Amino acid sequence: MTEDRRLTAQGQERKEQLLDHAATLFAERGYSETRILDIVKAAGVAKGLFYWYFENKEALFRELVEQNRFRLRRAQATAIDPSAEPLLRLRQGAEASVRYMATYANFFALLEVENLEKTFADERRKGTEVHTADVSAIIKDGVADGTIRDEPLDLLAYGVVGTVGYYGHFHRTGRMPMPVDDLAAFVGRWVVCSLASDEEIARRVLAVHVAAAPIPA
Amino acid sequence: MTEDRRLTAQGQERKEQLLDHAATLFAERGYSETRILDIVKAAGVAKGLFYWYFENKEALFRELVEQNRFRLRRAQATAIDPSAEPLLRLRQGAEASVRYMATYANFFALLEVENLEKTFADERRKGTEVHTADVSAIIKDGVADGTIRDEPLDLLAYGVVGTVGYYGHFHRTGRMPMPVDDLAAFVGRWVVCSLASDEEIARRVLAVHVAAAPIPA
DNA sequence: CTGGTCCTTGACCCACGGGTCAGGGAGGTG
DNA sequence: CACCTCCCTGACCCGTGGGTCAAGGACCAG
Repeated sequence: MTEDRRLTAQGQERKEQLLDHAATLFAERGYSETRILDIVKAAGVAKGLFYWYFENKEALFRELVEQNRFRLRRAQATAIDPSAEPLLRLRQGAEASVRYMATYANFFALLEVENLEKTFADERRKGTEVHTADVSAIIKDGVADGTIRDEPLDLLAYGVVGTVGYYGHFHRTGRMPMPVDDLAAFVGRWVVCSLASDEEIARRVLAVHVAAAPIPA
Repeated sequence: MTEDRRLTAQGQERKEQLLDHAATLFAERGYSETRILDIVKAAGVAKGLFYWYFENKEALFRELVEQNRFRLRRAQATAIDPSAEPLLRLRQGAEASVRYMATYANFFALLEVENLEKTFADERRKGTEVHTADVSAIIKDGVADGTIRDEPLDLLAYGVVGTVGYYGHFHRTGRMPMPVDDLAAFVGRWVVCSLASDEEIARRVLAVHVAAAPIPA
């Protein structure tokens, strides 16, 4: 598979199967511990077929990552009420992210894998930067209207992105035996407390009830 | 190398050399991308010698990780003033951790690598748990005397550990072009704001000047 | 000088897993 | 029916890199 292939419906489906099985295996035993043979066996096809759909294992991995990031961003967008105040929007986004990450834990276990292969570093960075930029824009509004602590913009943004990321990580690795919604709510509170410029504002934002938006497929 | 060897001073030194070069290479190109041959070449010795000191690559990796964790814990301990109030101790610990992680960035890039190999997962977990337990004990004091928000203990603890880790990560991967001390100070503020039960307490703790303790070798 | 432990070498072995390929079926279109 | 594209197979090739080993040097104690 050098150039783009024209896939029939059957082909598309087969490709998805391979992606899914690969994701599961990666999550189970790690990227470099997963053989192409394992993937095709899991999907019940012959090894040669893998190369019909992907150039190699790395290419498959990249597709998986991209697919995943796209979905997360969409989940965030639908969870955020654009007319709410900045801090509340951040809370909504953070809670949605935690829920999403729990739902697609496999994919995110995968993202952590990226760190290993230095080849993937740039791409990963780009992904995080998109997310950080989203957050940063909201924070900017909050700093402007005085509801968010006056600190360097990107430091705060990384803080939010990081918080969501590591709680997702800890939950995913089984260190938080609690319902996802509880965790999401906690992370929302944490973010609000970290950013609010005073407790009055924090209390106001926390008083709002945030509905758990369904995770889109 | 099956059992423990008795090493002469020369042997000890050679082993350290191998560990150091391995750490550098791992950080540069990742764990599974680093060949044993690369390591011995970097150290200027023959391949067979590797197996005199280590059972295999994984064993070397484990030693590296352990060494590193031990040092971090010591750095934290020396930075914390045992007579200070809980929230301040946490701030001191967090700042020391950030500074330590920046100093030994190579080692920590390495720790992230661990995620990949599922074999390492348990060990990593154990390490994080030690750190979390340390933090947790301090937080408990703070919740008891009312200076820290009343939330589940371990959730708060993971929050602190995670925050330090993420900022360390972002700094290490070059996304924060600023002096380490500034970053450390920011993280200290972030942690305090996240945990303090009200702004009065936060202000009090933030008013204290925290000296940048030297990083022990 | 002798014997012993510790250290070092580099050629060698070989399993493993990536990537290839010739060939064959399946299904639609003229 | 013929024909073409898409899909699928599994044996095969081969580089890579982990791990071994027989042999030898360095250094010290007795």
